[in-house]
Amino acid sequence: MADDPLSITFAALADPTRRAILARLAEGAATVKELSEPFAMSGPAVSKHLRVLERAGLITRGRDAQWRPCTLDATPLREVTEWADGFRRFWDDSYRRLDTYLEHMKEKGT
Amino acid sequence: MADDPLSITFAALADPTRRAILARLAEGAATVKELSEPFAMSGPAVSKHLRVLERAGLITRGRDAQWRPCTLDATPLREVTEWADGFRRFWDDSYRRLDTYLEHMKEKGT
DNA sequence: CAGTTAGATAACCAAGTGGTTAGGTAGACA
DNA sequence: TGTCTACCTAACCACTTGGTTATCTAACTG
Repeated sequence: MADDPLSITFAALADPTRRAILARLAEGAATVKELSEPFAMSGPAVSKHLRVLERAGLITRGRDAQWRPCTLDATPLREVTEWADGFRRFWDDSYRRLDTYLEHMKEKGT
Repeated sequence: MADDPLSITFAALADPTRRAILARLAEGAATVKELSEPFAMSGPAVSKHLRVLERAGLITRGRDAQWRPCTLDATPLREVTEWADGFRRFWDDSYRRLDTYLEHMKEKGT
């Protein structure tokens, strides 16, 4: 996998388990055990997913006795939306209309 | 890799070469040759990237004699922004303020 | 016809992914 | 002390990914 930040973020999001974990963390911090519960997979498997999310900067892990609470850090998602927004004119009708309007103005200006 | 649409889209975007191809196609359709030029990699490698993008529904491929022009189809990107928008309150200050305001109102209501 | 160009396919390789089981560590508690 | 809980690491597996070279088809061009 490519190692630039945006690629790492996209790769981390390319898994429904990891997206579900982020959705859960949007409601507040949780322990690894709590995050594992909804999934029919072993602890180490969840642990690996958490490491991927941590490497992408999407979560941070603290320490509280034998628990390792995970917290959401959504700032990489801002980069994701900013990147995708560069293509908004290809699907958003209002942007598309603005686009043709600007094109029209440019033609008149020449 | 997971085979749900959103995962396929995210996985397709998790590569700088493929994102660069999409950026190029935002300026208009292009042949495989034209798309290959900026990259120091073989034709088959680009061909594979295009297949990934096609599978994700991000491009469509036509036919014109011996050329196979690629066209951008950004609609999967709308799903991406819509998903990420669910987390906007974690990074957007104005949303964060609205959030605390609503929380405040809810408390008063109880 | 032969030759060239655009592009896809096949076979291969090294590295990564997503899962497993087994075993280890750190803290709470009797 | 011993035991339980929470979590991690290590080793392994099947499969995928991103690249290569070699080979093939399809269409234009002389």
